[in-house]
Amino acid sequence: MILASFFEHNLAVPKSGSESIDDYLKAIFELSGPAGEAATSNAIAQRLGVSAPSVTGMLQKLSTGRGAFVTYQKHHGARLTDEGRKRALRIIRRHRLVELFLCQVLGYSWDEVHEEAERLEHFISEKLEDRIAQKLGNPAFDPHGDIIPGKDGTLPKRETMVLADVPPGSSVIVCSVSDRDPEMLRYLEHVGLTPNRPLVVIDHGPFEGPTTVRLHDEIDVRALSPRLAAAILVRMT
Amino acid sequence: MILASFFEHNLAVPKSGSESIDDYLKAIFELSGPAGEAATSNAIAQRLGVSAPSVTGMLQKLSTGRGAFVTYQKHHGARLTDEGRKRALRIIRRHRLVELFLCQVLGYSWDEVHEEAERLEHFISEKLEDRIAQKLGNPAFDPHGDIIPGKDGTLPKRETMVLADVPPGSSVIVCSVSDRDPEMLRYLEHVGLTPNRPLVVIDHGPFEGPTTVRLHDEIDVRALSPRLAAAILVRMT
DNA sequence: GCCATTATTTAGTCAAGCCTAAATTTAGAT
DNA sequence: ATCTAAATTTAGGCTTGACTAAATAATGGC
Repeated sequence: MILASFFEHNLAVPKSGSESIDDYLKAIFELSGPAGEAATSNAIAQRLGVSAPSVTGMLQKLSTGRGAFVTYQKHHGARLTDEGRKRALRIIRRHRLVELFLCQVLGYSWDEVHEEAERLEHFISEKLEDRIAQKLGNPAFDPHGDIIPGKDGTLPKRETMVLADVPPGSSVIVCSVSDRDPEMLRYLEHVGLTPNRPLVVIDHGPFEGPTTVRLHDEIDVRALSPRLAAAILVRMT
Repeated sequence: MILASFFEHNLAVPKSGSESIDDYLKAIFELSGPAGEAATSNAIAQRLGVSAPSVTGMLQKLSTGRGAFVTYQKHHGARLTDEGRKRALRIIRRHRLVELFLCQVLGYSWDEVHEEAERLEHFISEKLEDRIAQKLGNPAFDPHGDIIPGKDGTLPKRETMVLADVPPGSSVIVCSVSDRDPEMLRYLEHVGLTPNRPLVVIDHGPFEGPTTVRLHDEIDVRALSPRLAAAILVRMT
C-alpha cells in the first residue's frame, strides 16, 4: 500500500522537467565548438535567453553528483562530460530528424522547421525517433545541411570553414547554413545559397564589409553581409 | 527599455506550463459525459493521478478571473465554460490526429499510439495540426473509432451506448473502444472487436458476469468481462 | 433529525527554474 | 603591480504545480 503510493508518486513526477536540461546541454555543445572549449556562463545565458545567475545555478546542478552532465569550475565555464555530450547529441539528432521529417513528409519549408523542432525535440520517444529515421531512410543530413548525429551519439566530422574565413579566390561548396533565422533562410534560398551549391569566393570587403561570391553557374556576383557570411559553412574543393 | 525587458520576461515564461491545464480540462471534459455534469475533485484526482488537494488548487486557479476555463463551486465539482470546452476539444483533436498520424504514416499499431499522443498533444502547433489533418485528408475518426473534433471546437454527437448496457438480442455495430489500455487493445484486435464490426449481444451474465456477443460472421461467441464490455461503445442497428 | 463515514478544502511545504540586486572574482590597461 | 570594468557568483524571492496533515462539509443509515 505504502509502496504502491510511493511509486505512483515518483513515477508521476518526471512528467516534464528535463527540457531545460536538454536546452543547456545543447547550448553548451554548440558553444563549445569542434575543439570542445569551455562555454562561459554569459554565452550560455545569452544563447538561451535567461539571466546569468540562472545559468550558474543550472551549471552547479548539472555538475554535481556522479553521472554529471557537465564539468564546471567557477568563473571558468562548463564542458560536457561524455554523458552530457551523448545526451546533447541525442537531442540534436531528434531536432534534425524532426526538421527533415517536417520538410519531407508534411511539406514544411526549410525556414519553418526550426521553431517547431525546437519544441518537439524534447518529447520524441526513442520509438518515434526510430520510426521517423526509418521513414526517412536513415538520412545523414537535415534540410539545412547539418549532419544528423547517430543514435549512438556519433557525429562524423567534416572539414568545414565559415564562409567569412575562406581566402579569396577559393572554390568551395556550401555544406550547411544556420537554421535559426527564418528570414535569413528565405533570403538564402532566394539567392540560391543552399547546401551542395558550388561557389567561388571573390573577396571580403574591409571594415566588416561584405563577402563577395559567385555562384557556380551564374554570371552575377553576390555580396553577403558579415552576418550572412558567418552563417554559412563551406568546404574547400 | 523597461517595456522590452518586461516583454522578454513574460513571453519567455510560458515555455511549458500549460500542459497541466490541458490535462485538467481534458479530464473534466471526459468525466462530464455527454450531459455535461460536474466533475468531482476526487474523480479528477484519480484520473490524473494527482492528490485531491492539488485538484482543488487547480480548480480554484482555473475558475478565477474573466476568461476562466471552468466554473467551480466548493464541494460541488467543476464544469467547463465555453472557453474551457473549446480548449479541451482542441487538445483532444490534436491527440486523435496524432494517434491516427502515427498509425497511418509511421506504422504504429493502435495500442502504441495513446501514450505517445498523450505527450505530444501539448506541443502541436496550429500549423502542425493543420498539416497533419491535411496529410490525413481531414479524417473524421481516430484509430479507436473516436470522433476527431473540428478545429472550431465542434464535436458531432453520435447515438452510442456502452456495450454492457445493450439489451440482449440487439444487433449493434462497434463505434469505438477505449484507447487507454494497450493490453486491452491488443486483446480486442485479436478477437476482432474493432470499430465498425457488427455484433449481436447474446446476454449479460449475472453478478457482474460476462457479456456474451457473437461477431457477425463468426460461429463462436465471445464472453467479455464487465471491464471490456464497459470499454466498448456501440450503436444499435 | 443525528451521526459516522466519506469527500473536499485549508494550511503549510517542497522542488524546479527562473528573476533582481548585491557581492565577488578575473582580466586588461596603466 | 594595481586598479577598474566586465564577467560571474551569491543571496534572497517568485511562480507553478505538486505533496501531506489537519479541518470541515456533505451524505447515507438509523
